[in-house]
Amino acid sequence: MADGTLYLVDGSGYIFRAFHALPPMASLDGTPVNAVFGFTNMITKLLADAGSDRLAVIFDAARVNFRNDIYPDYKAHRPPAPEELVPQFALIREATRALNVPCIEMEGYEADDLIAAYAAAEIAEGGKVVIISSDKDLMQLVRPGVTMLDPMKNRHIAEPEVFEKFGVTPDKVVDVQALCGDSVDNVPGVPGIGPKTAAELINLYGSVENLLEHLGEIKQPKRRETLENNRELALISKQLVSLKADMPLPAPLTDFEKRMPDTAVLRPFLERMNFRSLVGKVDRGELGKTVGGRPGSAISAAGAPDLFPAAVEAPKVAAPAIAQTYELVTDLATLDKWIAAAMQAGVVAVDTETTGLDASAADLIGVSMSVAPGLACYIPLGHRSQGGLLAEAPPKQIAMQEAVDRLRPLLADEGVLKVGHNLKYDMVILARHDLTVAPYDDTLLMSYVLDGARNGHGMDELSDLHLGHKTITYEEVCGKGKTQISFAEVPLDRALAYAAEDADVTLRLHSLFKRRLIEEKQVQLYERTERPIVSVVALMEDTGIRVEPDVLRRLSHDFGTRAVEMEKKVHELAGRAFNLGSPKQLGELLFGELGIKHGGKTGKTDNYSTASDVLEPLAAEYPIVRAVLDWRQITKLKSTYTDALLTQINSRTGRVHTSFGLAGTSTGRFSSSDPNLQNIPTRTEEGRKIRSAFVAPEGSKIVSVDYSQIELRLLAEIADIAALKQAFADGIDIHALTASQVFGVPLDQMDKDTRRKAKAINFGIIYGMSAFGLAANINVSQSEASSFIKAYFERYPGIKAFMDARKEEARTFGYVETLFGRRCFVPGIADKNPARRNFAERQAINAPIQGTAADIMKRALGRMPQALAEAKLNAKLMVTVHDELLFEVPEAEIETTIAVARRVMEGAHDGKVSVPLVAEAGIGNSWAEAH
DNA sequence: AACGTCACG
DNA sequence: GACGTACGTGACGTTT
Repeated sequence: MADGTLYLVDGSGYIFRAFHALPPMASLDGTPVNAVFGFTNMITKLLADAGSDRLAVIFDAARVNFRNDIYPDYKAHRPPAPEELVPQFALIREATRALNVPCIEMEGYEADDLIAAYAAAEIAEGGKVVIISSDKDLMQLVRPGVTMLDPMKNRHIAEPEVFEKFGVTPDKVVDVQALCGDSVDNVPGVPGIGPKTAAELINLYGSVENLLEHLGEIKQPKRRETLENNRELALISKQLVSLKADMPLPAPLTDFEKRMPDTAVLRPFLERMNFRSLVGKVDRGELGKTVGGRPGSAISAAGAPDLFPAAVEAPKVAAPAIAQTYELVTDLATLDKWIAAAMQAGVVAVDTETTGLDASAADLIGVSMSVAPGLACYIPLGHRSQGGLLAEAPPKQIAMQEAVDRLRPLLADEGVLKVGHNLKYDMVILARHDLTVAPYDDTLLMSYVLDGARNGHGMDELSDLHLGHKTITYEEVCGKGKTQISFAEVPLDRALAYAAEDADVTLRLHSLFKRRLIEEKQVQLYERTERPIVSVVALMEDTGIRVEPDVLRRLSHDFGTRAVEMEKKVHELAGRAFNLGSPKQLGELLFGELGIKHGGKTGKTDNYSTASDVLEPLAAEYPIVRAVLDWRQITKLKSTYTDALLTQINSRTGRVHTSFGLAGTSTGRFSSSDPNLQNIPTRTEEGRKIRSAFVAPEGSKIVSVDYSQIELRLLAEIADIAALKQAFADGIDIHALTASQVFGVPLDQMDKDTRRKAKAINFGIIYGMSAFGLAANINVSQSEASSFIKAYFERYPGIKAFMDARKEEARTFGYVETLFGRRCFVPGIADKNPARRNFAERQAINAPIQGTAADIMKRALGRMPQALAEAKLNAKLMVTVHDELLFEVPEAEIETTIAVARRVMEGAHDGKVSVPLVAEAGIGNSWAEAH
């Protein structure tokens, strides 16, 4: 059968070596690709080499395999792959497919095992094998007909080279390795026996087993004793290092005939990777061929039957209507087929269906997956029978646990990119089934990075907008209002149509957005700032924060009785009863009946304004106004906080789980809802009592770490104001400095009120203030405010230049950019209406500052879990409030946690900010104490 | 659903 | 000189 040498490439081994050996390189979008380049180059040479007739690349399918069953710590000390390497795992598989080379991997086996199996099969056929690898673990395979080739040094490895390395012939390599162990793979070996001694012993006794039988003959007493005491370890080690060649071959040897890559597939890939020399080769006809070699053929070579021959070519046809091939998965064989298809595709869109919108309370009902455009499946897992009392039998579906166990390796496979739309939600759901998702892309965040506030990012909207396809809506499937049913009650055919379509659309959007991110130079922002936070925030939401219901109940009661008293008092002072909660009635009473001079009317309804900034100046003179404001404060606290939070405590966890909005704001900030934990009171004494209900469990404390004046620091940086930058570098009180500059008061004679006004000016600058606004804020005349602003601009002329530049930027591009390249769209910047235009201009001034602060917080957040894990800390992230992170920390770890958190936060700008960023920490039993 | 108000950074 | 008056959020109660 064999008609020439078989080349087996150790893809997994190669990628690590190439990564460390080659200088950094980047693709068009900035993704590191040095290992991908080395790989592509090497395969290219093999394809050109007339001596190689058959070729396959073999990868590790997952980290955990049968060796972990024998010895749980196997490869346990492996550090996580470097950040620059991670994206290259998927790309190297993409490269293999683009090169039209069979790509082999198999769940539960390492690449080395598969190589051993194929080498054995080929030798049995009488053929010859060259293993492209320098991995010493593969040297045991060297024998007549099997050699190795070190791809980096271009050095052949045959029996003499193996003997040089191990001091034994290849057939005894496993015995030597078993004795001396391997610190890299965490193979224990026998303590105190190194490579030299091991070789000596094995050359004497032939094998580990024979050595153990003849321990009595060992002369050195110490050596004899350790061998005696570590018999088991030696035998286990031998099992660990012995390659397992007896699995069924995922693809027959005959599939490995060398084929030339299709230039229509290869060239775009090389272009994207920015491998110009190779593109040149293609163009000169030295690489690939333009006809035949259909791109999907690698899929069939990888072992599974060619599942969907038509669909693989579907994307080439630009049909406006979406062809849909959707399959319901109700048995394990079909599920396995789809999992295999996902593995081979290297990218799969995933979507979960649940009982509700609140991820912390919803249950999993089903999972949909899409592996190619138009090709998707739905796996029902928690569907119930229909028809209420006269229920039929529940529909046939795979048992939850079985499906979950099948999906686990796929979702965790580092070579398969999982794509979701709002994956944070799915991650929270899946986490409760012990499922982790990595690596991943999120089309919600891709869309957000690309289009910000220009459009919404719901899937229905995006499908219509970008694909011209109207999706089935949730309402169409489940109904709405009172008659709405749970997804668990949806008939399976309807569920399939809806759920599979969601996965399908997600995958299509993904390829579209991926291209746009590259073209619009937003890849860095997406990959470094946005994408990493998805799993972190999912974990935060899942963690939640403990809230003490008794504290809230006490406060609710207290606020309630006081509100009743205050309302009574207001009614007495008014001389009649009315609805105090109605601004309309209140305004008519105060400014109509009682004749108090009013501050102004509200915008649309032409009512008197009763807002607190209108009422506050009147409170000293009119007791009723004071009473109204007091009542307002107390009822606000009760209805919005103490009452509402009580209903939000999750009965399963006893904690409150907010939902963070990752793609809603115009500046890049998060939002928080259901409940909003970003506006828990802190400014007043009464309000702060609510924070005392947020507590840490016994043995832990709440730690709050927040950025000190980050927006002012970023203003100094972005507007490049030397004096302000210097002040921050020197640690000078920035508000006092502004006071001395604007009001001429020397720093050492600063009084509190002057400083307070200066602080308002500093904040006003960030918001693009007017003299009117400043005057209202610090209670001075408009002309005084005007002169303060004038003085400020004279002292810091760069500020004015910065503001003008941002307005100009917004007019030219329609958006302003943060330091990290986030685009904040500013609608209305060219509006004819000056009010709307002025508003847009203020947004243009504020957005780069607020947005850059948000970028920095996101980067800190994205790195925090790993930083904590590396320091072996158990602190849990719970909440982020724009410039603050809240942790729950075991008491013994508080100091170290604070040090790590501060280091990560202060360094999150990655050198992009020259002004020092400072993070400060507070500790307490409750959020009130920690803040 | 829109509005006014008010809690936070 | 017009226009309205400090940026970004979410939740509640009232009114339409």
